[in-house]
Amino acid sequence: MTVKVRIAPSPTGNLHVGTARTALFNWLYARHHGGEFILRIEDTDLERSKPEFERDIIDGLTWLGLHWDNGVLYRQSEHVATYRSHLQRLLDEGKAFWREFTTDEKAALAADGRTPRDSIICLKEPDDTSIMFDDVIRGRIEVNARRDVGIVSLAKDLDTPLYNFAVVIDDLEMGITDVIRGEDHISNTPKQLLIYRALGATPPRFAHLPLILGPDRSKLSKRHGAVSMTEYRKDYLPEAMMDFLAHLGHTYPEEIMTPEALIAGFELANVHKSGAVFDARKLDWMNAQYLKRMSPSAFKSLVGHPELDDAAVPIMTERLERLSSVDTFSYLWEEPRYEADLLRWKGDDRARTLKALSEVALLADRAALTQDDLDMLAADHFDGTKGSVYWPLRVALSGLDKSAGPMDILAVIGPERARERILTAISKLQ
RNA sequence: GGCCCUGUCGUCUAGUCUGGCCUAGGACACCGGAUUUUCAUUCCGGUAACACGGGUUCAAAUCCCGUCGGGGCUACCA
Repeated sequence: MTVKVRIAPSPTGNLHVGTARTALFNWLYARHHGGEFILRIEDTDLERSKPEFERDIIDGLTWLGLHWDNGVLYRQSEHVATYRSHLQRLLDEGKAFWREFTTDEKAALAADGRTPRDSIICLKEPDDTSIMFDDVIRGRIEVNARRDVGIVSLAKDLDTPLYNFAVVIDDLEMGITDVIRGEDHISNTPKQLLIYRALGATPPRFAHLPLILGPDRSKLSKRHGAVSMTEYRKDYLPEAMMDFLAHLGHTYPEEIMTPEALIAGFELANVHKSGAVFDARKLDWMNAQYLKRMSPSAFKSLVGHPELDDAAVPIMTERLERLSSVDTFSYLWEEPRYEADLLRWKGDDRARTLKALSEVALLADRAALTQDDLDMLAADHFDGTKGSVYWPLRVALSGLDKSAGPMDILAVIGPERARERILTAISKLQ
C-alpha cells in the first residue's frame, strides 16, 4: 500500500513552527516513500477559525517549499454531511449516545464564561480493557480504556463534530496510512483508537514526533518569542529553515543538506524520542551558510538591490546572518552619514587624518587606487601605520566604525563615487 | 494529583538495539590564536556531557532494578 500522510492544522492562528516541522516530517516521509502528502484544514471550531489564518498557513507552507498533493483544499467544515452520517450510524447502533450534562457541569462551564448546552454526543463508556498501539517512534504504548480514557466526546451535535471524531473520520475517508504528529497527541491516540473500534475500522500507523522546545525546555510557545513562520520569513531563507527544522529531532549525517538529500535520508527510525530546543543561533549560522552559497544575481535580487556590482555580494554574505539586517550595508548603495571624528584613527588628530585623506585623494585623481598605493603612502608618510591611511579612507567610504575594507567598497561603488566620498570626508574635517 | 512520554557537552546530536574499537565523536555557541586598517570570512587550538544509586559482567554511555529530573495531556479547543 502506498503511503498517504497529511498535515492537519487548524486555522486558529498563524503557522506555528511546530506545525511547520510536523508538516515537513510528513512531507519528507511521503516524498521518501513516493507517497502522497495532504493538507487538511481542521476548522471544526467555527468560532476560532479565521480565513486569514488559513491564508497564513498556506503561504507559510508554500514558502517552505512543502507542496501538498491535493490541489483543492480539504476543509472539515465542508464535510459535515459525512460526519453526520457516521455519527447517526454510531447513535443508531447504540455505540454512541447523547450525554446529558449535570447542573454542576453546566454551572462550571457558565462560570468559565461559556454557554453550556444540555447534551453532547459521546462514545459509550469503554470496558475495562487495555488499549494499545505500536508507535513507530516510541514502541508500544498501552493504557486502560475505562480508567485512563473514559468517555470520549464526539460532537456537540449532529452537525458539529469535535476534534477527535473529525480526525478519525477524515483519516479514514482519505485513506491516511500514517499519522505523523506531535507528541502532544499521544494521549489523544487511545481516544481515537476507541472511535476506530466503534466504527469497526482499521486504524492507521501512528508516529509521534518529539516536541520543539523553548529555552526552558517547555513546549515552544508565544511566551518564548517568535513562533509563527511569518516572523521568520523576513530573516531566513526557506531552504535554511527547512534544513534546520529537519535536523530538529532527526539524525542526519551532514549539517547542510539539500531537500533531495533530506528526503533520501529521512527515516522514522532516525527520529528521536525526546524534545529538541529551538536554537535560533544555529538557525542563524545555517542561514549564513546558505547565503554564502547563493549566486550573486539571486542574492542581489533577494535583498532588493539588483543594480549592485557583483563585488558587493561577498561583502554582504560574509557578514549577513539575518536578512532583515541587510541595511547595515546601505553604504554600498547610498551616501553614508557620519560624524567627522569617526574618521580619526586611534590617537591620530584631525590634521594627520586630513593629510592622509588628502594624499589619498591626490592618488585617486591620478589613477585607480590600489592597495600598493595605500601601503606605500603609509610607509612613506605615516611611519608605517597603515591604520592612519586605511581607517579614514574606510570610514569615508562606509561611514561606519565596522565595515568591509576600503578596497572592497571601492570595487562596488567605483572610483567616481569613491572620490566624492573622500572629498566629502575632507570637507567634514576642515 | 492522575495517565503517558522522555533523560549523552549550554544547544542540536553520534554512539545504546547487536556490551569491549568511547581516555565519549561532530556541529552551533563560547574562549584563545593566526591572517589583519575596523568588522567579518577563513584556518588552527581549547573549555564542556554519559542525571544519580545499586546490580550483572573480565569489561557498561550501552543490559537489569530503583531513585531523581524534564515534558505532554488531563475541554462542550485543536
